[in-house]
Amino acid sequence: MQRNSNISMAVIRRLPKYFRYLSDLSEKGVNRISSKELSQITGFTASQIRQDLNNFGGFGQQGYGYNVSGLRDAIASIIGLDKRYRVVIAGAGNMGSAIANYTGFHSSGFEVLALFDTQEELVGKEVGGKPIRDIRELGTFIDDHRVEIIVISTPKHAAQGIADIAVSRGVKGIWNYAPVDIRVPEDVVVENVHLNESLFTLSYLMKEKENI
Amino acid sequence: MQRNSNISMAVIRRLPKYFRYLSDLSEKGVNRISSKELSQITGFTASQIRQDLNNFGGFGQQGYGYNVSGLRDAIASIIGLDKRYRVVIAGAGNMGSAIANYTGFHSSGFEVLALFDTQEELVGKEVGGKPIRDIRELGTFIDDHRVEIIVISTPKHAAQGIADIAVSRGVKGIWNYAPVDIRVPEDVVVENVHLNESLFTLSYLMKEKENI
DNA sequence: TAGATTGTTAATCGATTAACAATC
DNA sequence: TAGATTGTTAATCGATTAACAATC
Repeated sequence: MQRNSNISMAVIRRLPKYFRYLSDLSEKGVNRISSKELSQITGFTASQIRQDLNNFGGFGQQGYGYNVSGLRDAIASIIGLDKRYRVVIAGAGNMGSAIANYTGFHSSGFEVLALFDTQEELVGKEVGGKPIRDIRELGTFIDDHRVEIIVISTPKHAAQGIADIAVSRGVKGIWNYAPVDIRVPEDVVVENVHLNESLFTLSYLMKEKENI
Repeated sequence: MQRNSNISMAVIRRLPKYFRYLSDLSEKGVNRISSKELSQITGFTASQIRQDLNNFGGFGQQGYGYNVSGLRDAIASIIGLDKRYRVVIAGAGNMGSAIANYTGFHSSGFEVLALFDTQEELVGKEVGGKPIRDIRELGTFIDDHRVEIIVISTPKHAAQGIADIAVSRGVKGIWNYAPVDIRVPEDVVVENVHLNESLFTLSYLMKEKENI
């Protein structure tokens, strides 16, 4: 992945975690937290937490700590959760359907407009209240609705072709569930969800534990 | 996560990638590859590839490179893909069903025996040919079938309780889709799939690209 | 004010990359 | 043998942790 900023991927991948922990704390009614307390909750060191946050600004106050909801909102804004994104899903199989049905994404600002599939018998049906359309309509649909993100949950052989169409129509983000590396121009971001790799890592770690 | 070996997580998470690239190459009929060529395919440096592999043994041959299928099989064995695992899925919602329906896991040695849910109207049905059972039967089922891995695709409030039951019956691996940190004894491995965090990372990276 | 805790610089640690002798 | 490429040691780079002055 090409990066253009000085924020490291390690820090970036902790941001959603901070957001989650702070959201949980806020829901519990906690108003204030120190980096030391947050360290106990998250397992990150207090030092790392302060370093991470100070990449984006001075959100704390000496002698006091951080305001929980204030920090949560600041991180939400850094992540871009105050925006709305228009999303389509390519591949209306099991995984595509599960994503379409998941309401949590909608409440975070990700609006699924439609799914697309090659299978004739799926076209015209609905998943999670969203229509399944013919994959051949993908390009014009992206144009018409100014779609920003495409989820690729197709078989792997179809993934690059779908990505090429989407990118040519202006999609800027790809959430890729297919077990392939998708090649895109450098102004497009690909985030991979490789479930096989995750499961294999579990297998390795279990094997390692056994052998001790 | 607690680690007991000297292999770093960075290396471990690359193993499934090596396996995937080598499998693809083998399917294409490629017999032999050098670390330099593999570097071009994977994007890792040749030096890193050699370092990574030499954590586990000397699989190459000077002047020649690596035998593709031999290396693939060696890595499969390191990951533990030559084993079979008995798996159950807790939570037969969209994500649980998608996992149950995914045949790729079965062919890698992960055998889903059953799903479990609290919802009365789901119990007795099937998903991907696997029965959905009452969550109250989870403990005895794990005992009876010597289940090794549990997939947790329940709402987050239920995750820790399910994990506790599973661990008390001897489950050694948890593949966790719930957006919480699950606490387990140190002989149990938890591998998290936090889709929200992945999507939020995509959002951040898109926002970052925009602002350049 | 005194105590607490941040923001930030400096030190350490670990991972990646480079270099090269070994060897097929 | 000569050429190629590994395995492995050494150098570099980057991320994490420690320390502490600033300040609320």
